[in-house]
Amino acid sequence: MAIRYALLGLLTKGPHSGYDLHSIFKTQHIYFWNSTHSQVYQELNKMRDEELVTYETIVQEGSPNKKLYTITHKGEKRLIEWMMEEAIKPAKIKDEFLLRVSAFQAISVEEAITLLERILAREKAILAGTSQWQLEYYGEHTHPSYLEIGSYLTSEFGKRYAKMYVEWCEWALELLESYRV
Amino acid sequence: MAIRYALLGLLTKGPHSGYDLHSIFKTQHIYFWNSTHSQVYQELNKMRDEELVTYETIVQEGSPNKKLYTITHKGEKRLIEWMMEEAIKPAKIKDEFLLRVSAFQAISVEEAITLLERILAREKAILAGTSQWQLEYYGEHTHPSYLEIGSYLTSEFGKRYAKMYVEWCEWALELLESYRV
DNA sequence: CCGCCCATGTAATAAGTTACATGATTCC
DNA sequence: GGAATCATGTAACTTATTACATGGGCGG
Repeated sequence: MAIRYALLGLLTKGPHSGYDLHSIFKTQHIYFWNSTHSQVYQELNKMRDEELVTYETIVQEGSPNKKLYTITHKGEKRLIEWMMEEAIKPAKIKDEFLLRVSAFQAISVEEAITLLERILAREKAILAGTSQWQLEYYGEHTHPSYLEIGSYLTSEFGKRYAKMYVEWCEWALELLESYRV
Repeated sequence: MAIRYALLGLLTKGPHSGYDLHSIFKTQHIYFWNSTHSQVYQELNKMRDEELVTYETIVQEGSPNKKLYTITHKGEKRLIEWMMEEAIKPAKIKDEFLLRVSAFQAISVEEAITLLERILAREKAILAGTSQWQLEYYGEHTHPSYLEIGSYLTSEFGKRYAKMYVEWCEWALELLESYRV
């Protein structure tokens, strides 16, 4: 039920197609939500039925026609109601890698180190990508317009998350080394 | 399909009941997975059918009887196979609060600050809880036995995650203050 | 006496993923 | 010629959540 608020939130910044919206989840400058294209298209159709969004078909040459979705007044009202709700559910995280880490006692130190090194490389790449993206998008601006405040705050969160992950990996590798032989 | 590996991982540290296993998810010294009791009980039954776990009924007085589950050789083999798989899926995070943050442009600065302050308080409490738990559980030990390595590494991750969250909240509040008036 | 902890389960519903389906364009 | 991008959708399936169900013990 919350996927719709993710979509409505993105639509407050302007009209987007389903493809655009899914791309935002996929290309990850979003660290706090994820989805698949099929879910996005289905939710958009439901929201159109409930009049939370409207769309306009854009005829394109060279690429397929697309539907540009716009949030309605009703949709905006619904979003804000949800944002102001008392209860905020705790984050749900499913991190397969940390799940493997939590069972490291079942494998050898050497195997554990190999796994950690793989993830360290991955997280370093993610950190570099996010920092690069933030720089390109906001430049030296450390004070974006209020319209951008949401994505600015969360992109900084993403950067900090990636940095924390890298530092934790390095710390964990050092600790694991001490169990070797 | 991954919930089973979470359970198998926990069972490598010794026998547990379904209730125990769910409590570990619920009382949060786990920052990388979550589940509900109904899913835990159902998955344990499935794994018993596939002979990945066995159980023994413990008759108790004063409290209801319980089933103590133990991982089988087959279960351990299956877990290790999974741990060593090449592909590691990226983490899936669903954080309702960050979702609200990402739509801050739809509400006023004052309302945004109120929301952030609420979360800052919550995250501070979580950080305090985790640090306290880690201290009680591991004491001054910064080098636990290899059997504990999995939960030690991930509890440290949890602490760092909570710390990062608190620091980000404080940074975000400061930035938001500058948009006031 | 009310609510929480212990302890386990099933049924119904919702949410999310993967596979199936199509098709032009562009880059290597 | 093959893969990736743009663009949308449906069908089948798996996973996850919520509600329903039971019941004794214990503390305030």
